[in-house]
Formats: sequence, structure tokens, C-alpha cells
Amino acid sequence: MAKVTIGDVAREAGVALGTVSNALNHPERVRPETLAIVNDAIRRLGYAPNQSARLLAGGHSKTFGLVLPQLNHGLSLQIASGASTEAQRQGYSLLIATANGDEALESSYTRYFAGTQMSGVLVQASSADLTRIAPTASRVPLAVLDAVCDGAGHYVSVDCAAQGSLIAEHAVSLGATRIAVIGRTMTPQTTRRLEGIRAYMELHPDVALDIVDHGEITQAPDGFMIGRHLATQQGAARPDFIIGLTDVLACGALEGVRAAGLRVPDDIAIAGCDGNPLAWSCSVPLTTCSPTGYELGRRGVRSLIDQIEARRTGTEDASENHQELVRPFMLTRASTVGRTTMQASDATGLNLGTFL
Amino acid sequence: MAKVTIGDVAREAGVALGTVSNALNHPERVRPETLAIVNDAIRRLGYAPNQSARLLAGGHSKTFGLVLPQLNHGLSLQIASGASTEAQRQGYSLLIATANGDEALESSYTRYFAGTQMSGVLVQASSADLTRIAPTASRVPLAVLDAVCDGAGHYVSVDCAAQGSLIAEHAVSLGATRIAVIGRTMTPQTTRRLEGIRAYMELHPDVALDIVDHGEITQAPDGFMIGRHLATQQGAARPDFIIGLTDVLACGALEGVRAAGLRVPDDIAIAGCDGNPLAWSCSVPLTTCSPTGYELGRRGVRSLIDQIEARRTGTEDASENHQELVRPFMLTRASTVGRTTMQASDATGLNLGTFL
DNA sequence: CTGAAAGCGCTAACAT
DNA sequence: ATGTTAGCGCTTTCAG
Repeated sequence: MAKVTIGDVAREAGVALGTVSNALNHPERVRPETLAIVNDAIRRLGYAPNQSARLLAGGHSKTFGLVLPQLNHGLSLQIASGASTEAQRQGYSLLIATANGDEALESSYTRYFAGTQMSGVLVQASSADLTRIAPTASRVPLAVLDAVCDGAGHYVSVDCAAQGSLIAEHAVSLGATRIAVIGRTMTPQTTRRLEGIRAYMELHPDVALDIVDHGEITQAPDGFMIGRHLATQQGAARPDFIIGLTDVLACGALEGVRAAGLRVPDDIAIAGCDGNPLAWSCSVPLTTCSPTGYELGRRGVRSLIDQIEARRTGTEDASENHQELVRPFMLTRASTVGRTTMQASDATGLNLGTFL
Repeated sequence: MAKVTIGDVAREAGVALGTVSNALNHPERVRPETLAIVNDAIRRLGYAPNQSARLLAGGHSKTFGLVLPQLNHGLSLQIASGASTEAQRQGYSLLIATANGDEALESSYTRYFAGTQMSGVLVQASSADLTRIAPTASRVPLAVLDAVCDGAGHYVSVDCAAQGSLIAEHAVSLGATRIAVIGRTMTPQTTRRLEGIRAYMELHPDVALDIVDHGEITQAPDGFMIGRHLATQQGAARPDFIIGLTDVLACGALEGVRAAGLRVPDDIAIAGCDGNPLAWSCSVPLTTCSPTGYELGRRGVRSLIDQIEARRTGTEDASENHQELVRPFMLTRASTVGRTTMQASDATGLNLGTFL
């Protein structure tokens, strides 16, 4: 019941306190038989070293912290998975905290991690407001994911503009003549996606581009309404290709178009932009860009390790900006290229794990 | 650069060390203006309290730990989300660790959490081997999720047998005459699901029940192969209803059946058993049981809080067994009842968040 | 409100 | 290889 300390273990094992400590941290310095005795005592007492004391006395822990704005978003999951895998590979542990959409909580977690002697902290930016985060961790390596920023610090982001261009290119190459883009450009991500689309479309002035961004357009039901509406338009007013600035929107639109009685992709082709695996539950598999969260997580951990190395060697220059951009790639599926018979090998894709 | 301590802050603010500590932990004991001065100094110095020292000196932290076997499984995500939400509501923080499929890592994380002065630890059982886990945390409230066990400890699980019965009942009520169940009963969960199916089917001896559980049957591709195979059977050998012991298998089977040229559900209806949102990316929405992970997480946190309360009041009885069973409910979708036109309200379901 | 001081449980030097 | 001891940074207590 009462807490067992290293002293209790020492007494139980009949050895010195320091020996127990050594048995724990430097087993090679202890005679095997002594080690066995100690381990036995530990087991008997159910002793679990007090990590706080351990850290306080020792140095830092080979652990990274990851702060996520929420857990129910595909990108966050990918980030978590990628970071976790990479951290493990590099010999680090990863602890994840979710702010559940609460921004105050988010920075409080970040602050908390910073005071935990962790080796580094990863934060997925929920808003553009990085000002609170950056200064917080001045003494702990920190990388901000899914954010572009030219201030000091380390940032890893998806190349959103490229996502837009790739999708636009795909649409044009498929012979689209009237493209409708749906989604509000409320976030930097969607804004840049739209810029990418626009940039590519300037090369193809013959293709009509219609931006539908009025009203509240963020969730699947919004996409549904818009999709159904677009599908009922007549003649030139009806697009033959719909691009959702997010996969969730595209999914909704897809269902809306089908609800209106049109076929996807025969009558209207549809594509998303952000490779969100959780939005793949459409009745027609959705063409989109790669799920890049995994890579974001990986790169984030790498950045942390680089920072640690830089500090160690004194190569670090404080107020420098490090921005990494992850290149996306197309995931072409039935919603733009028609029915793709699923083969056994493809079926693996059903298991999200493959993409994480 | 060098670490800032509470002493530095005190000096910077021109107050006593103890005052800073009070400002941090008992703001009400400090005069508002002094508090402002201190907070300002904290901000100026970028001070982050050393959590290790804080815990060592103080008591415990209002934080729960959650150990997950992996992150790419729907159930785990739901658990994490449910636990996170409930913890937050109860005024606790939640830290999540993933073992990435490594069982050794899993128990090491559990052990680690146990030594972190956390208020409690939640573990999703990856294997039936709870023997290592249970004793570990004798002095920290612990609850094991997704596990049934009659030993001492706290366990929260989905009622898998009920999942099986519900699906079987659904099949029979839809007029199924030849039901095929696919999936290996390698885990306690799937075993109990099968038992539930069998139990219900005993009430309906007129309905043929075929258990396909030979070979390696765990992933979507396996389901695909079996589905395609079953679809090509002739006459009475061909089932009119397929139950996948997991959603992943059912999804694979669904694609296999369609690849063989049959219609779902017209020729063969298909259902899963475990409400795994990540397996919903079928070309036909899959009927399954409720995603209960969320509830698992919630109940787990509740259990932890109950345990804390019990210890506080001394009501605790050590070696008692506490087993909770979460009742599942049907999610009837197109794979058994035909095309369901998606309505705007349903479209919300596309966003996994709704189900988490 | 201040200032001083006693640990929290452990690690890492040091001496033996 | 083993025993001893000085802190790690903080919270609390206690007397001013």
C-alpha cells in the first residue's frame, strides 16, 4: 500500500541503496548474482521507480511529447502514428496529449511538456497563432507541425499549394471543362490549396473555374448540400469536376451528387485535397492527395533530433527559421477515374494501417 | 539558455522564492499586484516549472495515463477519444502512449506510468496476458480495457457475445437462410462473438450456419479472398449472408463478393461485428455493431475515479474483481438492407468525430 | 508577505 | 563491486 522506495528494496535485498540504483541504471556494474537478488526484491515488493525523482536527480528522459489539437481528425492520427514509429526507431518514447479542441489546454500541455525534462516537443498547430507556443519552449527542442511560418523556429508542413496544383492538373488531364471548387478558405491550408489550384488553372484559361466559398462550408453535410445543388444545375452551370478543398467536403459533395441522381465520376468527377483516411467512407472511393500526416510526424521527430544534435555540438543558431515542406502525391481512385475493381492487394488499403 | 529556476524568477520579480511558489500553486494567497509582478517575471524569463521537482515535492498529478497497443486501430482511437473527453470533463489530463504492437514496450509503458505519480493508468489489453500488467500497478489505480478477466482488478469490456447475437438476430430477421461466418477465433473477443452467434442460431436450427475459420484469416485481403470464393459457390453452398467476425474482414469480403460480380446485399448480405470506423471505407456501407470504444474509454476513466474515491474513503477491497460490460447496439447500413440514400443529417456520419 | 530550511526519491560522484 | 553522500527544483512549514 504505502509507496515502496529504493531504500525498501535495498533493505529487502540486503544490499546498499546505491547498489539498487546501479542494478537499475547500470546493470553491468553489478555482479550478476547480486543483480538477481535485487531484481527479485523489486518484484517481491512491486517496486516502480519514481520517475519524478529519477528525472530530478538524473538528467533528461529520452522521450518526446506530442500535442495534438484533437484526436478525431485523420491528419492528427497520421502524425501521431508517424511520430510514434520514428521516435521508437530512434530510441525515444512518445507521449501524446490531446487538447480536444481547447486552445488553452493546448498551450498548457505544451508548457507542461516543456517542464517535463523531455527531449523535445512536437505540436500540431491548430490555429495560426503560434506566438504562444514558440517562446514557451525556448529551452526544449520544439517543432511545429502542419504550419508554415517564417518566424524563428522549426516548422514542418505539407505543401498545400502543390496539393491544389496536383488535383487541378489531374482534373484537366481527365478532360474537365468546368471545375467547381468548394470549401471556405478559412485556414492557411485551404487557402494555399486554392492558390495552388488557381496557379495551375492560369495555364488553362479554356477551363472554367468556379469557386464556391460562400456560407458556412466546413463539414460533410455542407458538402452534401452543395454537391446536390451543383448536380441539379443545367448546362454550363453544372460542373463536370468538383474539387473539395478538404476530403470531408468532397465526400459530402459526392454523396450529394449521387443523391441528386447523377453518377460519379461519369456525370461529375470529384476529388478531395488532403488525403484524410477518415473521410474515405464514401460510397465511391475518393481521389485525393496523399495522406501526408505520417510523413509530418516522421519529419517532426527528425527535426527534434537534429535540434538536439545541434545543441550538443553548439551548431545551433537561435533565431533562425527552419521550414520543411512535404511533397504530396496523387491517390487516384474511382471518384475521378471510374470503377476500379479491387484486387486482393488493393484490399490491404482497407486497413488504414497501410497508409499510416 | 540555461534552465530557469523558481529562484531566478523570484530574483527577477524581486520577491521571495516561496512567494513565487505560492503564486503558482495558491494564487489566492498572493496579493493580486504581487501576482502580476511574478507572472510578468515568469513570462519574461520563459520559466516553465520543472514538473519532476514539483511532483517529487508535492504529491501526485491529476493526470491519467493511457497505454494503447497501437494507434491505427479504430477501437484504440475511440478509446483514446472517449478517455480523453471524460478525463477532461472530470478535471484530469490524459497522456497517451503507444506500444506500436510491441508487447514488451506496452508493459514498460505501463510500468513507467505507474512510477509517474499519475492518478491512474488505463491499459488496452493487446493480448490475454494480463498477468504482467495487473501486479505492476498495485499502488496506482489501474483499469484494463477491452478485456474480460475474473482475476482481481478492474476490467471494462464490450459485450462481444451480444455483438454476435445482435448480428445473428439481424441476419435471421432479414430472412437469411444460409449464413457464413468468417474469421479466426484467435482472440477472446472474436471467440465470444462467435459464441454469441452460435447461441442465437440455436434458436433457429432451420438456418444453415457455416463457420469458415481455417487458414490465416485476419486482414482485409483474407476477407477478400474468402468473399470471392464464397460468391462463386453454387446452390446451397453459397451463403446469402456473410458475417465477418471483424469489420476489417467483412469489408474485405464485401469487396471480394462484388469482385465476383455479385451484388451486396441483393445476392449476399454482409455484416461486421465490431463497429470499427476505420473499416468503413467499403464500396457499400457496412452494417455492424456500435463503435463501443468511446464508451470503453469513458468507463475506464470512471473506473479510475471510482478507485481513487474508494482509496480515499478506505472502502477499497484489494483482491476483488470488477468487470464491466458495455452493451453494443446495431448500426444497420446498406450492406444488409440495401441502398440507403444519404441524407444531409446522415452525412455527418462521414465525419468520424461523430462516432468517436 | 518574507526568509530559511526540511525533505520528496533518486542518481552520480565519490570513497571504501 | 559496494557503501556513502550531496544535491536535482520544488512545495511546505514555520517563524518573523
